[in-house]
Amino acid sequence: MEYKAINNNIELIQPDFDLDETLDCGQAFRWERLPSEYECTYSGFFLDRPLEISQDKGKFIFHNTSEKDFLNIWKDYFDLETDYGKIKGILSQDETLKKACEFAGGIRLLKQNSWECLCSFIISQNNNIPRIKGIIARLCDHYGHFPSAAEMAQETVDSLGYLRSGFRAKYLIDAAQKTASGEIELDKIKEMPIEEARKALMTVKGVGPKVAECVLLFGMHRAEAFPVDVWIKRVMAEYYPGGLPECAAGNEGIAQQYLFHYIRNMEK
DNA sequence: TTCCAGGCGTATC
DNA sequence: GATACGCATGGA
Repeated sequence: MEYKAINNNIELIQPDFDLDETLDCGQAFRWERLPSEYECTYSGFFLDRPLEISQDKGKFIFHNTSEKDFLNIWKDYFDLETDYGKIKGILSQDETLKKACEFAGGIRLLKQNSWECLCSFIISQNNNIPRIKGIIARLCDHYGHFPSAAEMAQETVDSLGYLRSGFRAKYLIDAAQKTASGEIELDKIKEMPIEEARKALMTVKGVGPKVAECVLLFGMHRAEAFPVDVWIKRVMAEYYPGGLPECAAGNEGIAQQYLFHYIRNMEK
């Protein structure tokens, strides 16, 4: 990881990283693409810390960011110390995965907050990405930040009406109540053996296999989690009827991200 | 108008 | 344990 502090910014040179692919691929929903003098600029949040970040000719600019925040927060959030080039090299032993890596090789797994991720993927079910973003934006506007489990546990289906989240509101409230009461402990689930962690997450109403897997992958950084949605079902049926190849072992979730992006854009 | 969107709960067999 | 169906909302 090669970076410099210049004026109030951090400038980073980082291979295997692309902002469009990483921030607009359906793993996080609070990043917004801005008009920019650079190749691209996004503004968004991790927890409630704002960031504006730009990409230009292989260089990344973290605007108005101290070296301390960069090292303590953003380095981890963007998973900057994981060697994705090495992972792609291993995955590329498989022909289809090789193509997917070449197509969307700038995706990195964001290390998101588990509670926010749980809410986000409850909202995602039977929904589309623009509407998921809208619901989360209304939620954050309402509170002025992403609400804690304790805050959301006070809500009712009626009080959440402004979200227009439909049948998902009751699931958010159940997740909040179980988290706030300690009935589920996200920090402990994060460390559990994966089968046990899946079961614990699925005790929340509205959390099935797909949402649980997304929370494990995007909110708990479990790279072996493998969310299967309609798109990945298509990939599996077409290329991997017998399951993922051996080279994906331990990195199933990263492979999933490359494959998801690849198949979606191939069929457009 | 009808269909669909990074699914899940419930009923039924 | 497998399969069918309804579900809130809004854009195409």
